[in-house]
Amino acid sequence: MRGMTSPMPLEGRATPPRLGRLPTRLLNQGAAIGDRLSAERFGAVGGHRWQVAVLTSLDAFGPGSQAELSRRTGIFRSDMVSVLNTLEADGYVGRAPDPDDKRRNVITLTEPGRTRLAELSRIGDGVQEELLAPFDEAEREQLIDLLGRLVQYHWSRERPSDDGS
Amino acid sequence: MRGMTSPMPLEGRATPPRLGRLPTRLLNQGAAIGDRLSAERFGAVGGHRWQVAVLTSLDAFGPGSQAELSRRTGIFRSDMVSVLNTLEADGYVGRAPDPDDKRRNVITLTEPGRTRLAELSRIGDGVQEELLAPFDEAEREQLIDLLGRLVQYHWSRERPSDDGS
DNA sequence: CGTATTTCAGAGCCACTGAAATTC
DNA sequence: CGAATTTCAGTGACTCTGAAATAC
Repeated sequence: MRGMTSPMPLEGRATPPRLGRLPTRLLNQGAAIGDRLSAERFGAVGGHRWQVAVLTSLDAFGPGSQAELSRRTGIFRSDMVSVLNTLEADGYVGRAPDPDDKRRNVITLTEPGRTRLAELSRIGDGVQEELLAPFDEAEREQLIDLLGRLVQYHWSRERPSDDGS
Repeated sequence: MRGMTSPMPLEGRATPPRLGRLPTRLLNQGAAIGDRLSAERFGAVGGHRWQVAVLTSLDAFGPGSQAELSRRTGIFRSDMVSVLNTLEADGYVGRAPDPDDKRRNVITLTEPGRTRLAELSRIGDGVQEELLAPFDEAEREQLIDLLGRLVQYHWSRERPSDDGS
């Protein structure tokens, strides 16, 4: 129920990046562009980019507790709750107490969820295509590789355990 | 007076990026890492990363109106106000009504401001060094180039005028 | 006991909107 | 008149904290 905004017209896009070569700025600006694209495209079908991550994870790795889904997708445990609230309300996931560990919920992908995943995946691909439109295939992989390594590196320094099993 | 937070320890860094290969996610995660680093390092001397952009712009391109500084740095016009409030209160910039156009303020770099710029620049370099630590020189340039082109491309599509003079 | 899970309420930052007052 | 500048108040997204309730 959160994070599904409407188109969001741009008003005063600011800098002709003469000075904007600082990576931190570029990262923020790039993230904002991706956020805007995702919000528009996913919002158009009442979805959200986080839902793709959750559904994809369920599809790829099978059912899991909410904490495990958090670990798999990078969505914060607290935020996962509301993502799952929406997905459950729409019937895209099942959410049942784990009989083996009553602290947990077991989240499962439903059949409608599988269909929804296909739809959202398509949209996700479109977003990626739009976002990376200025790049050729090699450059896309380069960017993803560099960003992945950046995140990886800093995460492993902060929490020297979860280093991408 | 805004945006100077304290260290900000990380708590539950989430995903071992098995699934986190989506560029929008990576962009957000990378931005968050940069934001955290900047806040820590600049905050330690009571500064903010936006101040470097403004002071650098003044140093490189000379005095300008607030709107022009916005265009040069990419900081939003509304946000520029509070950045300049702080810089002016600390004596790092001058802010006087433009005699030639009474709508404008002319922002100038003061001598203390020049000294401050040197200090903040050093810190900015350190942040960049920490952020890009996992990369060699070629990769750093690659990442900055790719991000720059990404931003450039999308901005020019939204506002087909300000294309980085 | 300490640790893990689910959940909520909320903070902080960033990018951005909308509008008022002023001047061109 | 329309357009630009400064300013403020506020929105929404994202990441993340803190703590309570529960169960291991």
